[in-house]
Amino acid sequence: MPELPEVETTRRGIEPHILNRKIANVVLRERKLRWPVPAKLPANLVGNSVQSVKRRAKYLLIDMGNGTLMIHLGMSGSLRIVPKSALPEKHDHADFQFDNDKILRYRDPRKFGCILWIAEDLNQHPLLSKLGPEPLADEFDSDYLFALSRKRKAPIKTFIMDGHMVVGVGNIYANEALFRAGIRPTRQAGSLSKVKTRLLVSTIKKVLAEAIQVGGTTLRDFIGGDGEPGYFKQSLAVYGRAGLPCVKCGGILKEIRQGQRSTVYCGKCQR
DNA sequence: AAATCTCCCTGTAGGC
DNA sequence: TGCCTACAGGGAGATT
Repeated sequence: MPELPEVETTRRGIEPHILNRKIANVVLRERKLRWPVPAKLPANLVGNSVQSVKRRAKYLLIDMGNGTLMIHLGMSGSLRIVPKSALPEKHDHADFQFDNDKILRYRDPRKFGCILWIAEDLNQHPLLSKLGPEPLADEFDSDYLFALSRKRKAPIKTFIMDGHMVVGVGNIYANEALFRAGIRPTRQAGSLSKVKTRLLVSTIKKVLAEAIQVGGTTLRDFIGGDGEPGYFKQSLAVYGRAGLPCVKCGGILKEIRQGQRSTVYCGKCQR
């Protein structure tokens, strides 16, 4: 599923194909996503050129000059560049056809993603205005997280997955970062020492940066690729490994549920 | 304010 | 083999 590294990989993959390119046509086959795709979207887009391709949290932000095309991949979405001749398949909900005979094609089987148009100031938009800092930005440091977490009783895993605190830390990377940092996911956020907080912050950054690096490998054959991350799976130490031995101590990994999400951890290595 | 719950959706896996 | 059900999950919005 697309986590922050996959969204960033997607951004880097599509940017060279669409930057400064003019949109010639837009086809919407399914408008019922997380929120309805605006019917006026084609009118906003056709004839305009892509000014920039950015990312905020897991939102892709395509600046069209007269507004911004905002796309979220949900948990099953993908964006790919395909030739104009490529026939749409099941779940290919939207095509953005460019003047170079390439199509930016959106697919999302579970329809948890969204395609929206933002005409006003991006920073004022309700989906973006309350987001925490980017995990890889300097702004996200141990002083910030330590101050924010004081007196907070929520489990640390839930806390770092909350987009108000820091964006882009999904279930997979929250599990992995907490394992690598040796922190039990159920611990109250406010109970972490300054030292542990520093370790957690640096570990989150490291895990995400590593995953983006691996995504970069996928990037090269992005056009022909199937859109699946694949590569980082082999470096997962806990996610999806419940009941299997811990890679550090050999103990059996436990699985619990926190906030409707599965958590896997080592009861011995994570305290 | 903070914490928790609900819901959107379909492919996949497991049971029989 | 095929049908049926449970489940996964990002994250906004509602509820406690």
